[in-house]
Amino acid sequence: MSETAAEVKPERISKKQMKAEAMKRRICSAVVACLDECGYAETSINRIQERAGVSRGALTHHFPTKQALVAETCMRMLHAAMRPMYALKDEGEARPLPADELLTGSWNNIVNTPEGRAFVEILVACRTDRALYDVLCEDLLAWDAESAAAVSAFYRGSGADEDDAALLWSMCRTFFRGLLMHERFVSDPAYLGRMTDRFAGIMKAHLLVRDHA
Amino acid sequence: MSETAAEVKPERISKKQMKAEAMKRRICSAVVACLDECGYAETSINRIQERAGVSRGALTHHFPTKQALVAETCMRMLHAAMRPMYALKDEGEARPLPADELLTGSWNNIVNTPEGRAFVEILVACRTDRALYDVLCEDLLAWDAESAAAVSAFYRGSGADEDDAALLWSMCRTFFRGLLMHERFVSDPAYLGRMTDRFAGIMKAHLLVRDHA
DNA sequence: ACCATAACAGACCGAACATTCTGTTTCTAA
DNA sequence: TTAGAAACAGAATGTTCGGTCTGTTATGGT
Repeated sequence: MSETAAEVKPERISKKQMKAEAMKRRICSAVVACLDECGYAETSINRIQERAGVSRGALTHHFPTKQALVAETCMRMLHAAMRPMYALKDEGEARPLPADELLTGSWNNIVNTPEGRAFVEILVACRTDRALYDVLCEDLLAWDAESAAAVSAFYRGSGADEDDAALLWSMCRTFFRGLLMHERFVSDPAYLGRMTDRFAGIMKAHLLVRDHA
Repeated sequence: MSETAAEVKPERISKKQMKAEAMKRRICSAVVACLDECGYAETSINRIQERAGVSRGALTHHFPTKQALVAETCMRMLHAAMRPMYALKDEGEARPLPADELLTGSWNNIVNTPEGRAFVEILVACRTDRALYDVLCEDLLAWDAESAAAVSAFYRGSGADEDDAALLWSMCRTFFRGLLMHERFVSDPAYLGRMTDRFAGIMKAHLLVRDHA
């Protein structure tokens, strides 16, 4: 009886939980900043602790290992990145953007951000860190599928396959990830804009807004 | 007089230089393998030394710092990756491949290889390692320009700009780099092939073989 | 009011890190 | 033939790493 009552009550957010959540957010923000600015190799626990301005005890209390810390940071980023899609879905029958606008918007507001760059650092680390990969793989695949489904709901591909839109969308995100690591090696910063514009222009002809008959 | 004579003589490859070069190649090969299999963060000098089967003294003698080791490894990879282009140029009037074949070939034979993956690890590290970036930036930009020029000689872009082919080629390599870090997160390995084929098919319509009138 | 526990603080630890160093062997130019 | 330098070999060094451990404070159920 008391159990079910406790489960039903949603206002059960104690001051303890608030503080813990605030601390976790603070730490994960520092992880994102460190990954973005220092890269995965130089993102040590000491650096994170210094950046977040918290004690070692606080860090290890909430995240027993470095891997758990990176994993939770990644999950929070994924969740934050999905929020615009949920909002889009909830808005109901708002007509989707043309693909080129979708792409330039994604690049500017999601990928080419501290979170986007931190996410790429984690992805690259996953390639060779089996343990981190095992922790994140399932959720990353689910996130991928969710993202693909959201796009498929509003767009269709120019190809024959039913899931061509999902394939094209996956290609777009792949391109953007590659673009992040190219960023430092363009002589002119405007060149990045030329690449995104050219890419978006090409993709516009293949990723088409679905007619809602 | 003796100086100029020494410069002219090309057969001046002493046994010492041979051994040194062999040792350097051996070490750099181990670096490539470590970067590919363990990632930049886990590529320590100890691991390289163990992998190459050489002593610590040999390593530090030829490469005083880790940075010098990674930099030289990178330069050797760049040089090796350019060799097919030189060969292409030397072959004279052989007609170039259609763009889609060029792309799938590049992916299978250059990018999706241990060297290609190691190169991406270095690129990602350069994003946040200023010292490594400073060492490699100039050569990487030159390599980029050389690569673009080689493609521009045989292909033209569908866009208005004169250097559209170079832009498209840069986009292709960007896509492939992004694809490398996506590799582990596709449920079906054949999906990677679908992505490269779809991408090559789209790009074929924009990266056109130049008519040699 | 009280005490079990979560939330924090910071010292501590062995391992691994990159680098420096002192020797020993091998080659080569004079 | 022989100094001298290059090519190794491997021990030593001080730092930083991730993780553990022992305390102290704040919170909340009873």
